[in-house]
Amino acid sequence: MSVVESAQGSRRMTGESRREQILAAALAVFADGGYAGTTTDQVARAAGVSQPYVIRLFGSKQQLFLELYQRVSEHVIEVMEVVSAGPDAGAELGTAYVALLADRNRLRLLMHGFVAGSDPAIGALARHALGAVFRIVRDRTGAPEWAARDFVAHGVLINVLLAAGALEHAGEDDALDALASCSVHGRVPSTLTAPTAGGPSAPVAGCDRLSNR
Amino acid sequence: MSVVESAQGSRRMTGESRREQILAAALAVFADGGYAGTTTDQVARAAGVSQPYVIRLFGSKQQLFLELYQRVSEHVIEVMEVVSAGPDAGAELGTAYVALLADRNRLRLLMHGFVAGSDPAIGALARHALGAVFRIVRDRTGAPEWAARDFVAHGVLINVLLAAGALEHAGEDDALDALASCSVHGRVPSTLTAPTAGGPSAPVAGCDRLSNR
DNA sequence: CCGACAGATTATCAGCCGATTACTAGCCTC
DNA sequence: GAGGCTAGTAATCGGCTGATAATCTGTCGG
Repeated sequence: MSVVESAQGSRRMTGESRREQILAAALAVFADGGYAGTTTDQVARAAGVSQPYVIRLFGSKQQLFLELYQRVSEHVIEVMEVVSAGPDAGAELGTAYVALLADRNRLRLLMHGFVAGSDPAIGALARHALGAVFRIVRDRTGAPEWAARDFVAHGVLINVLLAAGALEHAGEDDALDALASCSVHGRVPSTLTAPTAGGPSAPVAGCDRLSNR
Repeated sequence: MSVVESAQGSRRMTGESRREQILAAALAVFADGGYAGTTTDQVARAAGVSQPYVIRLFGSKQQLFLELYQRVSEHVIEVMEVVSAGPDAGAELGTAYVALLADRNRLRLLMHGFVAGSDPAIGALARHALGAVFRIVRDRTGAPEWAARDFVAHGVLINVLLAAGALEHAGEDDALDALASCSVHGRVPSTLTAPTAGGPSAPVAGCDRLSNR
């Protein structure tokens, strides 16, 4: 569970690499739990440092979260931004999103930001990220807005399924399984589709459209 | 902000109606803030009662939230369930969802449950609700699963926009405005689309498909 | 009038959480 | 090898939060 392990035994590390380590640990714990539901001590333990040191390095819990959230959303935006406009842009954006699925925590953290819209600072970052993704999809594909919207909607649905734990809890609800299978079919690495046991992950017929038509 | 007002001045009320009052207040405060980000005292103040009484009536904060969440998700499911199967089912489900949009707090609360998938009790309820909605859409319309998925994805996107506050913060991000306008165009009462000031809520061209094709 | 029960509050607690302070210890330079 | 800077921790604190206990009060049957 700890992010430390393979790092330097335990001794002095440069402040910069500690920051990275703590941010990595924070991504994991904030991805479960969200902002309000996570303590700085959880972050510290996951990173293998003391709780006051987390505060020392980032100033406050909120600043830590905001820096993390900014990094994550920027990463997502950059991954999609490199796609060049053209007739294949839709497919390439789909591929880019699939690449993002390799690290579920990033997308789960994004979702936490979306529903934290009531918090001014977090909400502003989240809205910006959502808008940026839509703009990229719309501009790169040159498709009508409803098509870009459908692309984003599909991505958001997958994010929600990730956040809700639909994949981890496969086999508990037939309809949810069908929705999850239909949504992520062929888009998530197999290690993610069947994480615990080999559930009823049989692909559903008529459910394999890619990105936008 | 208080839910009391038009209720009995302040004096003794039947326990049952107090429960309803508290649940109504809890819906409002949990819709902002989510589960972890909301205190029982906030609920109590919004309901106009003392904090210990909230605990007394519901046992614990978690039980209060779970009862509220169950009610809300059941309401959503019931609203969609009454649609009868047939060729118009898609349009009627769209209308049913629009009716749900009249009370944003319910949908915002639902979203909080989705991202709280790490909490076992809340996550189970949320996953069940999501699965149930998909099943209803799929069975009532008789459409292929990808079409039902698209319907759910569209609804989820609108829920995310609501949760992120995209409508309240219209005018701050062009792309987000376009996405919101394109997604909720004609689906949200005008009082909701332009809540504060008359932002750039001009309808976007080519963006008015209803439900599923 | 009077018990008695249900509605509701005040007072209070134990635990947690974010943050501050003061301190220790490694590493680099001269 | 001393000075000093930076990495890091232990100790601690004030405030908040969920929950409990004790108490008060309105209302209703008899």
